[in-house]
Amino acid sequence: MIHRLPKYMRQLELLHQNGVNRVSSAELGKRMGQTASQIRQDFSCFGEFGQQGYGYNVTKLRDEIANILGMDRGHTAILLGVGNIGRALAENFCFANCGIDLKCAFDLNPEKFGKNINGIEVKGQQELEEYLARNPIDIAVLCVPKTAALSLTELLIACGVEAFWNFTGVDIALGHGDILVENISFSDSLMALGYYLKNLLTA
Amino acid sequence: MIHRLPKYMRQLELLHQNGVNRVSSAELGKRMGQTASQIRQDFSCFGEFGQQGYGYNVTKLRDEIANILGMDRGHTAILLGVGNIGRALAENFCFANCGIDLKCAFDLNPEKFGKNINGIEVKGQQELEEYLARNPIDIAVLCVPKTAALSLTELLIACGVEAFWNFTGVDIALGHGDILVENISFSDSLMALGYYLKNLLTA
DNA sequence: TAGATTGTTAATCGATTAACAATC
DNA sequence: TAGATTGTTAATCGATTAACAATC
Repeated sequence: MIHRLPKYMRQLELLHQNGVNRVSSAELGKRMGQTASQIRQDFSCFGEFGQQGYGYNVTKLRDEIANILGMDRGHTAILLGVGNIGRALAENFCFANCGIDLKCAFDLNPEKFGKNINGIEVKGQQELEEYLARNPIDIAVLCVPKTAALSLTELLIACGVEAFWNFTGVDIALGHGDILVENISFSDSLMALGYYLKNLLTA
Repeated sequence: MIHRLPKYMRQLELLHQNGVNRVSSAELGKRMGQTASQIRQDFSCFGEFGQQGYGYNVTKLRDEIANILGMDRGHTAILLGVGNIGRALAENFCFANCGIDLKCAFDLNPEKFGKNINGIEVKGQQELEEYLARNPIDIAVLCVPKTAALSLTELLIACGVEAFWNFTGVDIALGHGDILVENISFSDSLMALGYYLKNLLTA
């Protein structure tokens, strides 16, 4: 269910930008392709944000969800591995929009040390432990090659990192019951699309 | 459930590389953090791939799953939008490993026309309709800005594209009931991690 | 044959949907 | 007040897990 919260956020922000002040669960459901029931059920897990006969105030609801998502917490992150995808994230992705403060990046390649990507400094990986000892970090963004994924994860756990945004395609959560992991696996997603093409359209 | 199939593939490939020939649902479940029951249930949807008292032959099962995922179909794809993420995909991501044949890319910026990224030619977007009329394409990889997402999707649908690998963060599926969409939304995923940090660790 | 392990049926669990009293 | 719409309880649906006969 949690994965629907960001979608609600996005839709509410859109409504707000279009000058809409209030929305009912029925309207929101229609826009998002869900039942009104599910929307009310989802929100009621966290509180009573609506009003009978009126619906929900768009900005109020958006702010409540932002709060639920911890966007005001100032969670901090570091980026591990400034390869193609790591660089694309640092250059292009707005961590601040998700309420995350990306502090710096680490890489093994000395040619990249000291470089500045969109305001993010690239440090040498040998500085990692010392850095984490001084600067507590909430989230590690893993963009290293598969071969480095597991050992780096263990090092980061040992340094106190508890949450991982994992682009490596390796199942780092296994055997580490107490960490939080969100996986972005391009190949899993694309393979699923291949499945749909073969099995849903030929039907 | 379909989203577990690529993970099975990956795990079986790993076992194969380690020289393992057979695996039971219990072993596989232990490795992947699932019940043996679920694994047997999943596979039995598609056929009888195991043998009582023995388990599953690793390579046979892997090949069966590859087949289910349509990896031998030679599905074709084009990439729309050669910005940061589009370039990272073209340069770095192995479409062939997912059984997808990436044919070429399209962009609006004339400076990019004719460029070759990892063997992928960048064409001008004005050539898109003509290209699709001559070359039927299964999958559109959408890496364009949010503002272009919806209109481009409609153009592509009109040109006969039925499957979308969607990196835009826009819900393109709404109102187009008959297309297949796999979304990769960085911000949705990162926001979910923010939620976990706030709500699961403080508990 | 005895042991192991499947495929499948039945039981359980959780998530979605429907219904409706409460109330703005 | 009448109409609209919430929050919540109950019903339904689907997915996961447990159990076990079949059989390699």
